[in-house]
Amino acid sequence: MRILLIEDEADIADALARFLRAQGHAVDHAPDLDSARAALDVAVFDTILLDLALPDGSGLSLLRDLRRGGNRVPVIIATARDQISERIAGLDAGADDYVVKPYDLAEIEARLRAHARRASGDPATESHLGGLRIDRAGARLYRGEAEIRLTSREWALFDALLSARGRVLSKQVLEERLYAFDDAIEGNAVEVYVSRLRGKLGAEAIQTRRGLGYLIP
Amino acid sequence: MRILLIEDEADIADALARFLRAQGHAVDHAPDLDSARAALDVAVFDTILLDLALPDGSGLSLLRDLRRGGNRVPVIIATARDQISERIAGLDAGADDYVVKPYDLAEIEARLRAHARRASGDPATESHLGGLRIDRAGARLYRGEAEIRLTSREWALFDALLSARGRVLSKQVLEERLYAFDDAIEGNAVEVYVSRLRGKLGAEAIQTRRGLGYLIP
DNA sequence: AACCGCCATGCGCATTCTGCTGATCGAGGA
DNA sequence: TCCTCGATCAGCAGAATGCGCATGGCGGTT
Repeated sequence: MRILLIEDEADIADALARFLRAQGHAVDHAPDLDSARAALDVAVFDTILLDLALPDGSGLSLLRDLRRGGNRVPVIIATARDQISERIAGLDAGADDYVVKPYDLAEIEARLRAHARRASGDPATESHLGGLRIDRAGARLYRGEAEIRLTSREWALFDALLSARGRVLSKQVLEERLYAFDDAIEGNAVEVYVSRLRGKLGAEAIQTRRGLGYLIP
Repeated sequence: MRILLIEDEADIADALARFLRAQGHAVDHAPDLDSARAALDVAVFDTILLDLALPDGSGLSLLRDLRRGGNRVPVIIATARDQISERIAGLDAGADDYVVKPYDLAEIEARLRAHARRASGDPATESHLGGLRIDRAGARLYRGEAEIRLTSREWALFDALLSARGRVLSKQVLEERLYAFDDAIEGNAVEVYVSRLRGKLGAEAIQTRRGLGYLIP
């Protein structure tokens, strides 16, 4: 997943970004509203993690602008434990969920997955693909009883393709999904991971559309 | 994408239209409200670029009319850098986004992309053509249950014709659309691909206008 | 009616390009 | 330290493309 993390405190942002990247997500970090808007202009995110107290204003205004513009990306706001009124205002403004600070990393991860799943229109925790059983919430994958282990990049790619199941995703889109701005990528990384995934899942799991992209049928 | 550009200053409109066409979009230009309404009556656009200061009134009234009529096409308004109040009025009237003049071409392209992608995240992206079902976002095409596979050139041609549906595109325009400037092309490549497409889609899918070009009716 | 230009379509071939995969190297975590 | 993962390269195979050539149809013009 590609995540926009809007959080002004550098220490917290760093820790959170590192954690999320370790889970295989692509994280862009914006320390204030301005850079957040800039990032939103040029890229599409799967989820936004929004701290409300920012140096140049409240994250609420950003959220309202997003929703007014018809943007339905899942937004999770972060509030202090005692700011119940802010929390309600956030939900009113169109947030999907909230977490209380200090962040509980595992909780954030769980909520991210839940929202991504909802956004992709697949409420079920388990789905199937050929002989595979997919537990997207738990990020696990089985063939029969045996678990197939994916590395985080492999999972990220698989997840991206799954959330657009039946549609062709171009290499460029996949790249943008897997990598944030800063860690620019070159070469045929996507191809390589497709190849590795096929090695683990079976060649038929991912189809190639020459010149167009890849899809999971 | 098919874009309606509403802008009265001829120089600016020309430059913008040229730029957008070079990006592979179909651009219709309207210099005033009257012709804009006329264009909107006869065609469906994917995006509208709207300058607010027009000779025969403010673009805001057009925008309001559109929204009142239930039209949800993405509208990007252009405002001068200091007209913050206008900007807000525009967003209130139902605009999706704004850009400040003078235009920054790269920024416009980025916003167009963002809106296009957002729209393509919408599952209701299917359209129909005769007995064909077209998933433009997913780059797939069906006749009934069976998928019709197009190669990337075929798809590019089809997509170009679709985005100007109902209008005739000359061979030259199509050539420019299919091929980057660098690899100039000669011969009857467009004719050949039209022929191949007809083979896959059915002969009636693409009409010939002798001496003028092709269109999808 | 005859002509001429434009277009359609088929076949075949050479070339280009895309995608696949095994291998290697370095970095960072366990 | 060792080991896993990620990034990148290079070579190969096969698909897609471009294009020549040829035939035949259609339309408008003279």
